[in-house]
Amino acid sequence: MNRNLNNQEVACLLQAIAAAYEVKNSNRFKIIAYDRAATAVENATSEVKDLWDDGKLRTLPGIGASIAQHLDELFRTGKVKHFNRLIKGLPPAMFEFLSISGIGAKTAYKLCQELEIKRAKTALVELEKAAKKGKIALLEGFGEKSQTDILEAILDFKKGRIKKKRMPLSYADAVAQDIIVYLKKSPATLKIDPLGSLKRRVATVGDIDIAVATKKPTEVVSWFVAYPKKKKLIEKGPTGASILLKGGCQVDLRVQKPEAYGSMLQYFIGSKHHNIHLREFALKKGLSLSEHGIKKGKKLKEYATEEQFYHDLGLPWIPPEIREDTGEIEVAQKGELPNLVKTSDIKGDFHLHSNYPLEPSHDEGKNSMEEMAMKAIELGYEYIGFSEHNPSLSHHSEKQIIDLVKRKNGAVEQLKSSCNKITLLNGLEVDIRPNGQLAFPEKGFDLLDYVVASIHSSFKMNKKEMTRRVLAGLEHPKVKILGHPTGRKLGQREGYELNWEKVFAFCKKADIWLEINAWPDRLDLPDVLVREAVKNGVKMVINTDSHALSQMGLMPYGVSVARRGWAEKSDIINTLSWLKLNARLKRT
DNA sequence: GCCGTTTTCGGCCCGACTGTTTTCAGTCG
Repeated sequence: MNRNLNNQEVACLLQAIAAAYEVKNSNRFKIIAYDRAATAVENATSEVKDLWDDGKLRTLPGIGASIAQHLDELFRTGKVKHFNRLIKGLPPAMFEFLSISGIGAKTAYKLCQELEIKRAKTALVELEKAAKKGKIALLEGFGEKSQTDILEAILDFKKGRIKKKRMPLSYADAVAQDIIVYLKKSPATLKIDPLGSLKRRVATVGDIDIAVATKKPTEVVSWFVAYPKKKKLIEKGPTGASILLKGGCQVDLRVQKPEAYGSMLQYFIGSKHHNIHLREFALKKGLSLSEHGIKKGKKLKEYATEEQFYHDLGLPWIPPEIREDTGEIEVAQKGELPNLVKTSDIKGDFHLHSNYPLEPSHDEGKNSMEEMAMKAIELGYEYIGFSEHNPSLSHHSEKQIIDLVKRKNGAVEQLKSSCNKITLLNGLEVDIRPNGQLAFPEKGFDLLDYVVASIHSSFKMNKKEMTRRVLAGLEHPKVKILGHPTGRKLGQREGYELNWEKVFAFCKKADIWLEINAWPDRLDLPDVLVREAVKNGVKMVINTDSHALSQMGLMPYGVSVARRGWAEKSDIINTLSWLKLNARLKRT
């Protein structure tokens, strides 16, 4: 076994152990414990192997003394004797079946035994064959229906292997918005809200869930399933319906009477872990929670609003963005919830690409500086900075580069004289080259108000090298912002790894701001690192990285990332007025 | 096996759905 297991692999192993215990009818809480440990690992914000390196395994909630010891053995020796003993005698094929929707540990084991399927490698093929031959329906406890269900689930799984993508939040927003507008046209619709990860503003969304409050549920459901962009009806019932859209994404609708709308919102906004924790919390007060409301004994109380629901648990309303069970319930209990930053707090944007011809090696913007300045005024900003990519090094001499920037400066000055409603800054987005040098001549820096330093090449360096490269780039006193700090592109690439402890320490000391890039494919810094930055007292700046006017309106996506990272107004530099910000722009 | 501002022992989230059942076990979100 490989000792350098990633989180997904460790989670998978723990899941298998849970399944093994389940088949052996062990203490059910032990099964739950392994199951929870698996989820904890899967959702961990750092690699578990790294945590082990630092002796911090136990900091993951759900990993206790026993499992930590097993994982220690795993990372040291590549195997866990106790696990091996446990799995010995169980057919390897059963663990393959666990990936099939509708098959749990018990069913997986039974299928292996009855159908004599043992080898993991051919397990799914054999199961599919058995189903097609009608062998499953003959087994005790199975029937025709479960046989076709299994067959369908196998086909789904095979499809899912090729394509099971979550969509970017911005795409989900657009789809949801269209449906919301449509649903509002029904006179039976009283209230309407997005649910799930869409409402919590997670960077990517699986299915789109929407709630409607109504006194005429069947009317709303019928209206919904007649949505013109529907491709296929998946299911329809008295409490909701699911449809598949032509674009391929699934939309679930849930309807509820207005009196119980609040508890339903709370339940379906999630997250699952937030809700589980909240139910445990309630249980200690003798209350039982569900999507229907709060039960005390046998008496159920319904809730029209989420605020009332949380209030009756003795908690303030918790913003959906932080309902991830990462301490929000404890903090809410103490009355110390953060006052999260809002889009209306934002007073400027430091990362804009105009079409000024700086002859860069990366892409230019589509609109003029003037157009962008007008748009910024419309957005109510006090200041913006133009930060086009640096002129390409390979195609220009040092003098040519400086001349280009001087000319742009002139253009900015001219614009300033005709536009006094907003402060205009002369920035530049400069590549940090693989050796850590900035891709801009030293003599040119005096011409700039600030630099956004970013990585745009050689993404594959290891953590140590990349950290050295980034820190070297940040050394320069003109650098104020580290642009899209992890380099991730959602659904395309993971981004590089950095030693964040070092980066945070450096940024804090030098008052360098980490960018939260609002571009929907980036959303970089990611929310979990925003949280770390906040804890470390590192300031951030939310920028749109706009290459066109319309993109300047994407700021809310950056703000939601900041909110998911528990950032308050004071953590975000571009909430400052120009007066206060001006003083901080100069490095000391 | 995990965990603790009512607990280091004694608890451990809730309800719906489904299929194959005569009262429920397994799975899911």
